Amino acid sequence: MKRKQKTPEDPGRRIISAAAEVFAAKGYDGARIEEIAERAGINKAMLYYHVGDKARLYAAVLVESLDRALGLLRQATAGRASPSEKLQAILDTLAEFGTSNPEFIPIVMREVASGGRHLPEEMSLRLGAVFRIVGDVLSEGVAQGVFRPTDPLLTHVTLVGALMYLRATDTIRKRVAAAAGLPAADQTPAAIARHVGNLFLHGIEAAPAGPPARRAAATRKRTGGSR
Amino acid sequence: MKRKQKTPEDPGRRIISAAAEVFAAKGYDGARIEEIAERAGINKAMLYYHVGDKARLYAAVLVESLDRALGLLRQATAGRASPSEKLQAILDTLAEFGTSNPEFIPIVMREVASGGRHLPEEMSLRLGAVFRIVGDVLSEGVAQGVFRPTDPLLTHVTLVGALMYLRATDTIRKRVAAAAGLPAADQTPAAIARHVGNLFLHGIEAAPAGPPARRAAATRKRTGGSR
DNA sequence: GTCTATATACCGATAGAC
DNA sequence: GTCTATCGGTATATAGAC
Repeated sequence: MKRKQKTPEDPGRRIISAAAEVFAAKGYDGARIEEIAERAGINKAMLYYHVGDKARLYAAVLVESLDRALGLLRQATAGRASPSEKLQAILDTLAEFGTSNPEFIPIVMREVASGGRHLPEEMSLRLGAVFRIVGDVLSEGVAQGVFRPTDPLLTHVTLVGALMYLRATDTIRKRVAAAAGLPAADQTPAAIARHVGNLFLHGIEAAPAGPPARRAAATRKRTGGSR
Repeated sequence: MKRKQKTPEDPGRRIISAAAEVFAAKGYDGARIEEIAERAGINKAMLYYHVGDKARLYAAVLVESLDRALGLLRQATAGRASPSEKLQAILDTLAEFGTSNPEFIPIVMREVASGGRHLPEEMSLRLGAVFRIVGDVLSEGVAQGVFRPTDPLLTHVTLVGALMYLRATDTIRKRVAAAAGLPAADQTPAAIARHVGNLFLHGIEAAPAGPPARRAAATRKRTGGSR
């Protein structure tokens, strides 16, 4: 399916969008400029005319994606009251963003794997901003006594990393499960976000015997996926 | 530190080892055969003589790494008694393995990001074996009533993913922290494994102070796993 | 088994006509 | 602004001398 059609959208956006797809699928080195141009429905030379380098194009993709995610994260935490709710909202938002922007997580994962080889300077501040959002929720929870004190930076990375990893392994999980004869759960983004939230909020250890607290995770029932 | 010296080690191992380093740093497409050969201290043509393709070389790296990790994981769970201890042992082992084999995690992360693009068939069974180790510990814990029941495959991926992601972001974490004026914790592998284990076992929520059970639990559950 | 030299192909980037 | 043609560099892989 080649959408060579002249959509009225401006070339800049189409290029960024096409580049994101290809960079996500093939990585920086594996991505070919020509394929990006084709997917954007323009000529290769035109791509160089609009954006400069391959490096600049890649940087533009990163910045554009993260800025959108950042906006959604701010929005998600703004409306909620308790730190727990905010944390879950962050996970929901991230899972949803990763689904409607399938190129985002693979690009981030590759960047992490390479130790930030192609990461432009301007990204550090944005990543710091993401951390501040999550970090604020964590320290707010600790201040209110509802969260145990942990290293906020590590916890933030653990939480976000777990979620992204979980979504990124979607394809591989099914393949491995099929080959090894395991039951492969077909998980929606919302279900994955709930899984991570549940796991990290309450832990996996059973509550010490006393008032038996039955959690939602035990009963895997789909009760109206809100949002 | 270039070890161009003629170590008596057989060429096959040196090639695999050098290839792992370069694949980890540059990815499959970014890795150049010549650089691998140089690092192995041999000629480029000799590399093709010993191993065949670039693809075959990559597959050999994956299989060799995962087999070693698999052996260590089996060993780690064999000696422990309780499921919680086994789980922590798995995390410790993985963190340690990721440190003494710095190429392992980046390669896995890139593979995950690409949806297993270069993943050879033989890997699926091995990944299934890894899951079985972790999955067995989880279901054992559930059977004993010390773990809450969760989806074992998702929980396994969450656990392993969080740990690997945490280790993989080591470089980036410091960079972002420096640029954004955040405190950058310089974490040892053991500390990271403990952080994940702690978070994962007990959750982030503070233990309810006393008797008041905040969650209204209706059903009384049979405690003490049968059998 | 080891190396030099080379075939072949591709990719990023630009020149220049329109 | 848009395209064709092409340059220059480099990658994988092999042929073939030693």
